[in-house]
Amino acid sequence: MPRVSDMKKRLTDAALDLMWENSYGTTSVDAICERAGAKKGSFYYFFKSKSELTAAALEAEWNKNKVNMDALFSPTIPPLERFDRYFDHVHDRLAELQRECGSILGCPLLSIGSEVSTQDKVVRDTVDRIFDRKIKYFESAIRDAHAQGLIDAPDPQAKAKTLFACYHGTLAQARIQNDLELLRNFKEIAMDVLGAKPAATASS
Amino acid sequence: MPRVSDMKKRLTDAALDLMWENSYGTTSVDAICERAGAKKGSFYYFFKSKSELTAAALEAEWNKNKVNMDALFSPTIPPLERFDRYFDHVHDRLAELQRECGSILGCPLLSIGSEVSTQDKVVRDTVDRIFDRKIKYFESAIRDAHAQGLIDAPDPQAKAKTLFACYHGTLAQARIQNDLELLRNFKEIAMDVLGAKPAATASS
DNA sequence: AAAATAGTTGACTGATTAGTCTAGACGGGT
DNA sequence: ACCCGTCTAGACTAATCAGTCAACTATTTT
Repeated sequence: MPRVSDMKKRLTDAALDLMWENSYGTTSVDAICERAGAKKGSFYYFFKSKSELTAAALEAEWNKNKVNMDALFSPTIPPLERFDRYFDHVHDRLAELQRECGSILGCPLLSIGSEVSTQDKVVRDTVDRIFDRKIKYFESAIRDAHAQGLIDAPDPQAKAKTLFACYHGTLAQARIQNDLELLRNFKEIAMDVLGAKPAATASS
Repeated sequence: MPRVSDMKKRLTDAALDLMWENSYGTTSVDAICERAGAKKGSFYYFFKSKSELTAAALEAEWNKNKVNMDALFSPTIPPLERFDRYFDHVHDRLAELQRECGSILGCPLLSIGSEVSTQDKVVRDTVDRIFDRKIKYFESAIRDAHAQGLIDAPDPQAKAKTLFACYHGTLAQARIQNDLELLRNFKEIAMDVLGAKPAATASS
């Protein structure tokens, strides 16, 4: 089996970058090809449509992130501290991207998902699936925190959904207002939403 | 001064409908004109660009909504009940739109704002301004609830921002998953986020 | 070295895009 | 009745869009 190429990865990387910074709609196949150093033919050799490329790009991004998520939400870390570290990590990444492109980009799953959900089933389902996986990290951290008496959360799944919505709402707002400050204190907001006793993170 | 026309309103109505159901990017000026029963010339007589039309459409939508908001958040209503009624109202409206178009549409400000924010300053600033106005309703209801001892919210502005983010996150998720169910119980989630004592709404 | 597989090239199509422009229609004030 | 400002008509441009295709190159297996 001859000839191996990294073009598929270059295309998904380019697509995610452009769509995250701008939007699905304004990111043309031509622009993706240009950034990836590919020609049209290569694009359609690997993907049968822009929509399928997008789904692949989101899955690829998830697979990169999963490694970090597994480390950040490791059961070896005290449960509420997992959130602290995660929110810090996202904050720092968005700050870094801001230096590169001048904007707070928020969560690509939410931006892209919200943009295409009524029109593109392939992308929508992909976003949906990844959200499901992400929320599981929240859920098990909340369950652990509850078991340790750090918070009162008899229904960890419901709490996880609430915190997840709150966080993504904040990320969306940060993107719209181009304001990182909204994310700087999210740790405290999260603890408030979770009903954590003050200093529960540090003391337990 | 001859000839008065309702075309401006018809154009903003058409634009908001199409962009809310689909997206900013996939809503063409041609499509807006067709739905409004206008020709290109009329469009560019009233608006100098698609971007300006969008800003005008969002402002017009806000002005329609403001009347409802003022009623729903009237100081004559017990503060936590204001939220109950508001969330019910939005739920019912989205359910009605779902019957018409088959999708849960979420909040147009968030969808459109998130889509264009990095590229279109005019629309972005408009969304930003309207968010600011909307959040004031939350803030004063929270302040009143705190004053009446229904919740503990020493910083009403911060609490309002948190609840606002949580609600918009949920609306975005409902759009992406096309699931109204997420919004059905939002009243309870809101009371949880606000830290209201159970049945505080009914009993006080 | 030949064959088979994997990937690349770029010109091409036809549809659609935002926006422009000129000519004219409408209707109220005089 | 006529004027003039408000509004409408619709053809037009030039760019861009997603997607197609047949010819081509590079690499590994046999």
